[in-house]
Amino acid sequence: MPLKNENLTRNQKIVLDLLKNTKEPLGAYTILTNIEKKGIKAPLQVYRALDKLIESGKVHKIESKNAYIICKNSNCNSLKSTSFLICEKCDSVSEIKRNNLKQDLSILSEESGFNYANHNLEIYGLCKSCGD
Amino acid sequence: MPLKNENLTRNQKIVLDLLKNTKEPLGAYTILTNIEKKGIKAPLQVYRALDKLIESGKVHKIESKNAYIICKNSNCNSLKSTSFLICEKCDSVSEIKRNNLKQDLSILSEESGFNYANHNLEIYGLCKSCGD
DNA sequence: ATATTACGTGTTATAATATAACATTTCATT
DNA sequence: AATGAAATGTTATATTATAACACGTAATAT
Repeated sequence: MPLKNENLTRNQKIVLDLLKNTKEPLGAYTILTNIEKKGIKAPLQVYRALDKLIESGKVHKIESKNAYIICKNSNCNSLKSTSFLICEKCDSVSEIKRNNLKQDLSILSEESGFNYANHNLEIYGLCKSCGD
Repeated sequence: MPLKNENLTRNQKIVLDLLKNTKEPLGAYTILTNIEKKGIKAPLQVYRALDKLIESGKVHKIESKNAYIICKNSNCNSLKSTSFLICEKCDSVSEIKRNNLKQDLSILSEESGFNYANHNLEIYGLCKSCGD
């Protein structure tokens, strides 16, 4: 049951607001540094807010970077799954939106007798701007 | 230039031997604990061995678990890319071997004007044994 | 053969990422 | 107002990973 924005708590809003205004993924301690002026003092406050935002699909974690980014898909169909294109040159990240990706990966899994639940896909390369 | 086994150094062999005999992915500090009796005393010795083993494709890192596992594909075509099926029940991990996966992901990337280089794919679910 | 170069090692310290534990506060709902 | 569920504030600590530097070893190029 994805939360609506109105249901966000103070700390969650602060963290989400910061991520809204940032293109690159941010580490938890970078987030902390950037919101200390708003009264957030401890890492745990950041991690707790991130946990909730991730649960509700508003934020995703990029595992290979230990960094967090806002979800731009208004109706992100995958709360637990993530699919990213990560530019190795400019560090920009975009989400793959193709909605049959989960299905494709599910089929791929079945080929090995594996029952798909969710996934993390992190593709590295050059984005449109950097790849020219 | 993938190293042959004969070229491995003492510490690399010790780490690789441990991973050879382990089904589940192991964290660096778990590895350390298990090879202290062989004279390895510091985390850095483990991380340095892992770095080299990863470079040569003998070991992969599972990013979402901060854990390391041996590569069973004798001719692992992807040194920098990884594709795993991870069982949420028994923690077993198997590599996806389908050799056109890189190509499929490359095509998928191109759809967004993104120039594919490599990827991490971590699929969670239930393995054959656990899924029944 | 020996000076050089490159790489691996051992060691200590520290950085970066993340969670445990517990007392307190907020806030919606009885 | 009383209750209960969840968020907060705070301190401490766990977990994962790297920096820095001195030393050793082995291949090789002059």
